[in-house]
Amino acid sequence: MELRHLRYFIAVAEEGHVTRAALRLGIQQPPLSQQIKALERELDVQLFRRKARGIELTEAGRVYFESARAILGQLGHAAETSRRTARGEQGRICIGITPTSPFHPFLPRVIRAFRETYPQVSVKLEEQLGSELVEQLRNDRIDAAFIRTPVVDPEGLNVIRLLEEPLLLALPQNHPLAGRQALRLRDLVRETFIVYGPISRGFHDLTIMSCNAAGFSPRVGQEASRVTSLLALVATGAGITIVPASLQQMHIDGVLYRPLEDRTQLKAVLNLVSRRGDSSAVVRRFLNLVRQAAKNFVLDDPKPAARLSQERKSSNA
Amino acid sequence: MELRHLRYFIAVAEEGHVTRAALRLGIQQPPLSQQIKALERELDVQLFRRKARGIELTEAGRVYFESARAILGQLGHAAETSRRTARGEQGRICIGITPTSPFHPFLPRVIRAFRETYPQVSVKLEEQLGSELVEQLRNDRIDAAFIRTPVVDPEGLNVIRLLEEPLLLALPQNHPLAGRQALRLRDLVRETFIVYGPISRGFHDLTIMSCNAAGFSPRVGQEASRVTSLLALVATGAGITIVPASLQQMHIDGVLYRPLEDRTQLKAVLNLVSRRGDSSAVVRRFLNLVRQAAKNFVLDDPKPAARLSQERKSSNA
DNA sequence: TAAAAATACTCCATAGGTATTTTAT
DNA sequence: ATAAAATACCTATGGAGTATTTTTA
Repeated sequence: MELRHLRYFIAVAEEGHVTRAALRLGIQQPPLSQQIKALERELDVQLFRRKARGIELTEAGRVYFESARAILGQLGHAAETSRRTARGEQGRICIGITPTSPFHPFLPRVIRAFRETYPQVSVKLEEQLGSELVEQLRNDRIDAAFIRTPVVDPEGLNVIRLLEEPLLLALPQNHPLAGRQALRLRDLVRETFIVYGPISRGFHDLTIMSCNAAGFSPRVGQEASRVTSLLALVATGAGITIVPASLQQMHIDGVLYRPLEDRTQLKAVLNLVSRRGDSSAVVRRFLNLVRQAAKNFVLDDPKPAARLSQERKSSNA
Repeated sequence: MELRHLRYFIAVAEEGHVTRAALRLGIQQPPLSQQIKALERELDVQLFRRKARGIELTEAGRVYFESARAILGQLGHAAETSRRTARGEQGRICIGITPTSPFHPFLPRVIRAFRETYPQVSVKLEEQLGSELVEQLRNDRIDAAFIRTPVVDPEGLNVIRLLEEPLLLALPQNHPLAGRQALRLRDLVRETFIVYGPISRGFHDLTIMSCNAAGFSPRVGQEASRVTSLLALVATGAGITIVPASLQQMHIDGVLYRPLEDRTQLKAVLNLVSRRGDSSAVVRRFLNLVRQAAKNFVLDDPKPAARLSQERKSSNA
């Protein structure tokens, strides 16, 4: 059986007249009669009752007619859906984020802009450590990831450096250095540091890297597995730590933030990682949008991502 | 586009390999490649990504694949449903009944048996006066009807005499004739009769027909439009009436039933009326089942209709 | 009898086959 | 270098056209 049979069948059923249906289909009556008959033979069902003036559906024919119309409709719908998917206007995307990423204003903004630009794309977020995200990218479990740390083995991956931000020193309110507005790393040689962990597979904590860059090895007091507990430890006076500037968003009682004024100061970077040669149109659209948004991003601007979407109201997500 | 394209597409998508798919389809690889390409061209969507070893679905292709499989499945299902409809195992039937029909034990039994034999057929009942039912049969609003009165104009209709039952006299408890166990119509010449109405278009009430047959015209007191009000009027002493024996089922306080012992006694008949040449297989099955059930029907048998169904438990519906 | 569907046949468009080339790893 | 898909070209099945017969109200 072929779709031709369905199309012909529908035409004949609707016209109730083989000759008229043939006219409508742009063919002659005899081949149309033949095709209808072939369909009846194949289905082993009498679809029409032949009358002197025209032809009419049997009960079984009526039943088949309803289905046939629905099926042709679905076929058209399937094609349209497929085309939309190819254009990246429909589909799914799973985005990996590291635990500290959401504190940077850029991330919520850009994801919101994407949602608004492609409302038919369902966006899923997956929060994991950077090294985990790289693993998941390779296993096709996620499609893109915002990662702060440099990717250890970028083979087959595409890393785009989106943004960088200064580092801040986080120290307890009652710390001896709390009175000074500007600090340098050298001032911290004798301090106890709290580091963000677990430090795994080539991942170097921001604090350790910064101190190494300043020429000394920090004395590590404790490790914290979550950003909140990291800062909570700082608040209790257990030590100090270095965090990306966007972490200031977390107002934790008893924690002060101070800029680091070293000339060779390290920056915290935000990378966008994706599979090299990912064929998904949705992912391509996402990467383009994020790249553009990063280019236009200004911290002071309250809603830079809004430029890319049709958004009008201003409320903070 | 043709179904061939869908079938080929599904095979290639499932195999992930044009050559293997061609083998499975029993054709050669080049024509298969061509058909796939033709499909992509027609849909204007890239369905596959060509790899060194085989071929794999793009995202848009995956979307289309899901739909294509579903559509082929539905096509098979539609054929099956249509065949079942043709065999009368699936569909709808609307059965007309007169207000007094349900009191005859045969009717609920046979409808129940039909429901159990053809559970996929949905049965609808339409209660109307006999003349209305004939009208509705002609307008295709119902498919069959149980009618007691003879059909006035049976043109184009099929009337089957299913059953007949004796007539009973219904009279008030305190009636002078209440003491006698057996009565003849002649005894009732002076009585006031209540008739079931409205008497319309050639319909003659059972009571009037019976009296006419006995050689006299009954004195008609009141008319009742419902069986219940007919018997209620009898109970109040407004008169007497003649009813089919099955009406005994209605136990109404103050109403007594007495057999009529006239030799030339009329019978109340139950007819099954349908459209002559109705093509519906469901209707054909229904008519056959009812005919058979009527042939086997015995009043004393508690469940004669059960013979026709696979029923086991015995409970009265 | 007349209108419409079915049958008989003929033809050609295109699905499918064969041989070969191109592509991607 | 090799496996597999794409291209080129040819063949032949079957869908569509023309002429005619059969059916049904």
